[in-house]
Amino acid sequence: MKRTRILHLLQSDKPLDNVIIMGWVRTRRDSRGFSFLEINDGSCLKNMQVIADSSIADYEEIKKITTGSAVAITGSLMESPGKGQKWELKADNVEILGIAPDTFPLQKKRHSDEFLRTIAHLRSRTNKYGAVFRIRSELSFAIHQFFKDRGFKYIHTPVLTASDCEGAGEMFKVTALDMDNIPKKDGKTDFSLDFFGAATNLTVSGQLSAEMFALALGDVYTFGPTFRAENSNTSRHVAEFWMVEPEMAFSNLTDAMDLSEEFLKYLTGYIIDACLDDLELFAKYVDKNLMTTLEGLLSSDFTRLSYKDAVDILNKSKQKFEFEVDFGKDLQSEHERYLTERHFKQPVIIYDYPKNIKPFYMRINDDNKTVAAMDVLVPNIGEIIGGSQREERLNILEARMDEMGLSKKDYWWYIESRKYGSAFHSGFGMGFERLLMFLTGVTNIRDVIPFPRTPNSISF
RNA sequence: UCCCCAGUAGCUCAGUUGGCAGAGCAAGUGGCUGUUAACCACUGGGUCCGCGGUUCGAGUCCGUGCUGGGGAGCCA
Repeated sequence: MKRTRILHLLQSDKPLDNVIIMGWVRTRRDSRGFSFLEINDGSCLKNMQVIADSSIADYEEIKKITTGSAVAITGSLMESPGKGQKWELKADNVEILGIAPDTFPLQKKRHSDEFLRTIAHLRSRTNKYGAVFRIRSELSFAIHQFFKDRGFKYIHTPVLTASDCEGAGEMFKVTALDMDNIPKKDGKTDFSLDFFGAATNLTVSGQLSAEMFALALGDVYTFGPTFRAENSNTSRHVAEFWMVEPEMAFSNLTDAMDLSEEFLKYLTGYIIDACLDDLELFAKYVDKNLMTTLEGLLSSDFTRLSYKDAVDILNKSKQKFEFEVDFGKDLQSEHERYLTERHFKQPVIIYDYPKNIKPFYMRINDDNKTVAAMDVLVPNIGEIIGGSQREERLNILEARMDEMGLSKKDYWWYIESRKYGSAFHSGFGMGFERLLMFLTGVTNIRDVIPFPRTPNSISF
């Protein structure tokens, strides 16, 4: 007999005989003569209440069942005479699949997120983390749905790359060399003897590859893991994270801003529809303002303003900042959060940043001082999306690379895309975990990724 | 990497001026005829993060290391 998921049973509109559920015991409550078991199988937030009467076989064994144990229960789905649940399962048979000894670290009480991080292999069995990872799964699907509906093609860009300066952060080195016996040439590691015959790293972005495919398939996106070896110790950074990067041919900066706004609204609306039960947990226990924030995003037109106007607003704000606001310097976290959380109180898109603080591939504006870049800022998180129109003019791109000291030889293939049939195009990158933080109100990025990788931490 | 804070029972934490190691929850045992993180009673449970120092005496003070958290930078 096949198990029925608890999600399915709780949606039943009539009693059912002879069903079987399999899951993990959250708690057991006994009275003389019977026991209540709360079973969770991960299919939804809610538990199935099971009532086991002392008349059933092996009742003495049932009284030994502990929190965390895996069980299979056969019985009848009946309307519950008690308060708090519509349905309960009256057990005919209870089989212990795997007992959890009293060393099981999850208790029938709230644990701190810090403690749960030390048992990341078990924390997904809690209500909160179960909810996080169900939402994470739905959100992944929603991303594909959004792009598929709009004719975008999904591109699997490589994780291994030979380019050593894609412009974003320190990179993890990948090698097949014997680390105890590294071949040297002129005092340096001789990568010509390594697997690829060249120094190799984990990717920090799929963008440059995605651009090649945008200039072939039109509208494309990537969605995959990304790696940064930065020694960042904050609640917003991990060394391995997932990023979504759409790239559109025949598209300018305004098109990219339009898409980013439509994208965030679609995903937020999707999760509110598809994950309401799980979201309610976060609205109740994690962030009391969560639904207001999410509905605020859905109902507002994102404020769009140039970097210059943003600097003006900050200067006129009379707000004391730790770092001064100065045209030509990048905005600090405190500045971004002031704009989105206090001044506008809604998502904000800032565009046309000074070219000296942005990477080589962003398109130079006619003023020759700024680039067609944009950042989307949301309350509680700050920057969630960064993007730009790409520099499609060969001579200007090459001059910019020279100016910034980049090797045109290493990027020969990227440059060739501007030599043959170049076309204006744009795109952006969105941190998948940062969106999950926004949608759930979870304040530490380590709590929205199954097994977080951070400096000095690679357990699990 | 920098600044700040913390580390005491399985978990969350208290521990006064340097003077016998504590509570709640969890666990174990027993009780209870419909419970909702059930309830009631009893019981067991400690490398006070490690190392060094000051002191008659250190959980407490000093130095140092490690781990965790908050903030900053970098960014998504």
